[in-house]
Amino acid sequence: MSVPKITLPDGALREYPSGSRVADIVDDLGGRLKKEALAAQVNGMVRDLTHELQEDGKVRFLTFSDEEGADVYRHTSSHILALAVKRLFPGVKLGIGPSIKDGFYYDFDYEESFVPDDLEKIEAEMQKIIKEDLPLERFELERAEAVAFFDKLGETYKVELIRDLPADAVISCYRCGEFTDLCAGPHLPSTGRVKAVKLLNLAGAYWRGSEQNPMLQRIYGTSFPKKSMLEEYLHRLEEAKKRDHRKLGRELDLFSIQDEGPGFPLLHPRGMIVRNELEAFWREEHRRAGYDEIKTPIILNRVLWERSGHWDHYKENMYFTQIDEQDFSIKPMNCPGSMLVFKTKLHSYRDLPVRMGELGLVHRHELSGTLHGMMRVRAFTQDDAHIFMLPAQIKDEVAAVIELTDRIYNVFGFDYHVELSTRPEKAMGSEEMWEVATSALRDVLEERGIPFVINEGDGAFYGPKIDFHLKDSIGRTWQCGTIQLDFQMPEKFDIHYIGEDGQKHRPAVIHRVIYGSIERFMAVLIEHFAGAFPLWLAPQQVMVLPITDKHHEFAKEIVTELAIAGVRVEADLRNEKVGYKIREAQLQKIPYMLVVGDKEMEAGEVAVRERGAGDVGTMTISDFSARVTEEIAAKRR
RNA sequence: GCUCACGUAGCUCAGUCGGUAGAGCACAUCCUUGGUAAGGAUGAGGUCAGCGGUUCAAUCCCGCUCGUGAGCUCCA
Repeated sequence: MSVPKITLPDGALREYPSGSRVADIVDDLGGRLKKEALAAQVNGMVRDLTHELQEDGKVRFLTFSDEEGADVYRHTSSHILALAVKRLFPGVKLGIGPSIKDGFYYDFDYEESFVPDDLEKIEAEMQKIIKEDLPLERFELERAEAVAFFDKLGETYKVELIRDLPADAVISCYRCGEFTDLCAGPHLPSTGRVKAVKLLNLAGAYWRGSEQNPMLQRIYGTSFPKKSMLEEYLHRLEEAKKRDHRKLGRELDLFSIQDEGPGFPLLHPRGMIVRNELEAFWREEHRRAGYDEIKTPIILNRVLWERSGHWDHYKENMYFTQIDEQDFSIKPMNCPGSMLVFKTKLHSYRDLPVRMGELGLVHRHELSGTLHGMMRVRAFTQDDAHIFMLPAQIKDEVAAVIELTDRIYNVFGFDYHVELSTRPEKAMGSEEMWEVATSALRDVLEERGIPFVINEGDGAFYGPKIDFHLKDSIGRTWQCGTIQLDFQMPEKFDIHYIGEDGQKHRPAVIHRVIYGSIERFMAVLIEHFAGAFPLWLAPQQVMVLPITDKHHEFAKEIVTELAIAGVRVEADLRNEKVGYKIREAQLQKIPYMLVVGDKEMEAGEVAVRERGAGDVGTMTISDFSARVTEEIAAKRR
């Protein structure tokens, strides 16, 4: 963190210790700097320090290392973008232009569509504006003045925004060259401060995010105070592109998605191995945690879905079919099936909790535009489980699920954070029920000291939930696990247990997943590991590479021996040089390559090459076999 | 679903200002028997996403359909 050193107009130099909060600096300087002092010298290392005069005459300092500071660069860049577009495309109307994570955008309403070539022109114009070093000047208007001002400019969207502001709001504007925008600020003092800016892409976006509204054209870009930072960011984008699971899925022959089945992935033999390993691991962990496993039908009668409430709340996402002139639906969720299994017998309070797991294949009609490789599909397998329990067991069970989830994520090396989602608008059940369920989840998190953020209104229609967001190896987050308290299904299906008093009672139900969907989790893993799966997950673990065909028999013996030990191994017997075979095995990200020639054959050894480390020397076949099987058993890279 | 862009060999892409197409990799055959990231030769492989329209002629122009990609959440 930089140390701001600021020269005041009277010549005094002030320093602030490393890690100073912007707010503290503002407090300390507040009132001592007048408007003219905006020219205050900023010393040395904090070249990107910027400042702005607040309504109360105080000065606010921002550095790029602050989240706020990053926003300011982007926000100013978005104004530069708007000015550039206005210069090049007179008559364009403006939507909004905020800074966002890693960049900024601006929405435009223009009769013609922008094309990628336009982006280059616009970017060139932006560079000109940066060179011009135009100051950004803040001024305030009365509401009526502001409406008149933007109305005269024909900026109907801006007028709409002003009309929606609270009556007592301060309406501030920023002037930048010939362009004035409605804006709360803050901004850099002038356009020249933006050192690196790049437009990234072009897309449509509804005005105010609603399908009812017109579609505007949105231009995305990003900006940084230094060129090197921009390059680093672009490099990160490249890296993400390289590990795109759609690309790796094809290159590693894991899966495909074909025109004949949009949103319905086909798993190839190699992908199936990964999936089977994930399922085997899941079963192992769940058996240990006291779960039973069930399997319920994919197609069930309409009556069931009416009863579960899906017919009313989820119909637009469901697929339907008819059997013997009766309506059936393809399950979009596994809960109703689990309820049916639970109901097949009478449960004593002594038997609770009952934990029923199901790797359940569900189908959902997702909008075509939302499909994305295996991340977002129309048919996927949830690693589901329903836990039926006494109300008094809720907290312990939620805690146990959190623990299990933590254990499983750790095996893949994922960090994660937790979010708590509350009652959505379209919800079943009373407010009190929701309150009880929500506070149960919150209490467990708080008691266990697990930090969480609250997602207001983002719960499922049948209950609140805890979501787990995984952070992958390049810092992106993916929502995978979820724990949902469901007070609706037990009611709908009238399920019960017999209590100590011999009477029927309603059990509470937890509905949870850990991988989320196996398809999606695989996609996340592919990107997380960039295709280089840890040994236990690798579709092929070992490739034996004979140098000439004299060594083929020996290679086959090695394959047999390792295969018997349970290793996934093949030999590359093609008529190619060993360098070529190594290249291919390396590109396939096979963890171990065993090169065998005359020397090895005589000694009964193998020359081991590791995917990451290269040649690591020779060892006997049995030593290698022991090493690999141990490593697989350890399940950690 | 909506907006824009895109769809040429298994993959990555070139090309045709309208006269039915080409490279590299992969694949097949042969030569080569080579020690840690690409040995050589030859060959096969495409209804240029599908359907319609314009035209003497469409992979190319136009329309529709299907599919793919980016985005549609971050509120002046």
